[in-house]
Amino acid sequence: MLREKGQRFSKIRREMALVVLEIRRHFNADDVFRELRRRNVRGAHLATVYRTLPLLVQAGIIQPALFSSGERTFYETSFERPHHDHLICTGCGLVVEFELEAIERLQHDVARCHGFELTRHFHELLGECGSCRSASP
Amino acid sequence: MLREKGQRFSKIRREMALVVLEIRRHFNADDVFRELRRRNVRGAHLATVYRTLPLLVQAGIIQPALFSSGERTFYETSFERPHHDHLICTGCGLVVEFELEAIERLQHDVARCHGFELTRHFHELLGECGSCRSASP
DNA sequence: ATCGATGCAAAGGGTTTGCAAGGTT
DNA sequence: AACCTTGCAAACCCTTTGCATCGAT
Repeated sequence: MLREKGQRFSKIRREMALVVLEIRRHFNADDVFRELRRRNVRGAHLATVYRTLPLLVQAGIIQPALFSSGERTFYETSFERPHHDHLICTGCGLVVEFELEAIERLQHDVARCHGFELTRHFHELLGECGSCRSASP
Repeated sequence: MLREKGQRFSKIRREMALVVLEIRRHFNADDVFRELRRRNVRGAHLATVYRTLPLLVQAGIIQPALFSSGERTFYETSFERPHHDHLICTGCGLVVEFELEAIERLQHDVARCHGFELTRHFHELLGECGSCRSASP
């Protein structure tokens, strides 16, 4: 695999990379840990998962996500995926990804306005999805 | 004070409300706790602060903020303040508040597009401010 | 007098760390 | 062989909770 950003390449890291690349949803450390066990990666340890996740971020394979969802640190795959933000249903937890060029442009405008050079942004819209709205008046 | 949303009104709560209304910056539970001690509010306890913060949110006096900043739960005063989002310098931690009607409108458009009814949003722009940029090439 | 709020201490849960043992280069 | 990773367990930190007491209505 393509992840020599200065780190060594162990079996566990390989397995973790495979796992996160295959996960479609957003995940946290424990999700990865449980998936590793399910695959019988012998003795994969939760501490190792915690130690490796930041490396995968650095390598550009995953990125943090879903900040508004409270405590847990969530990630999503970033490798070969276009940029997007999230629309989250507060009723059922449904996550929809969206991307709007116009918003991106305005964000840069705002930053420039204040003398900032924009590097990242977190943008999450919370609301109620159609199904939840029709379910509860 | 104007905070009878169904809760009782104790001395500690009164003091806490005063503190958070006077704080200008973003703050966490411990900031409030230390400020209470500084003011010699006798024996104000950290557990009480943790218990009271959600009540102040419910009462519309404060609101959670700065989600991308990692672990700690931060708040800011919301009482009689217009809506705004944050532009944060990753170099020095400077926080600038901004508000752009156009972005707000686009957010609602996006939500509606996907059948969502928008209730809240988190929008944080991260970058480097002017001083930090000139300090480090 | 009743019911909720507080102090205290202890538990809780996710995350991090020190160290010895095992892998990678 | 040198150095990095891992497993393990213990430490950490912020936050929450149980319980007896104190305070508000």
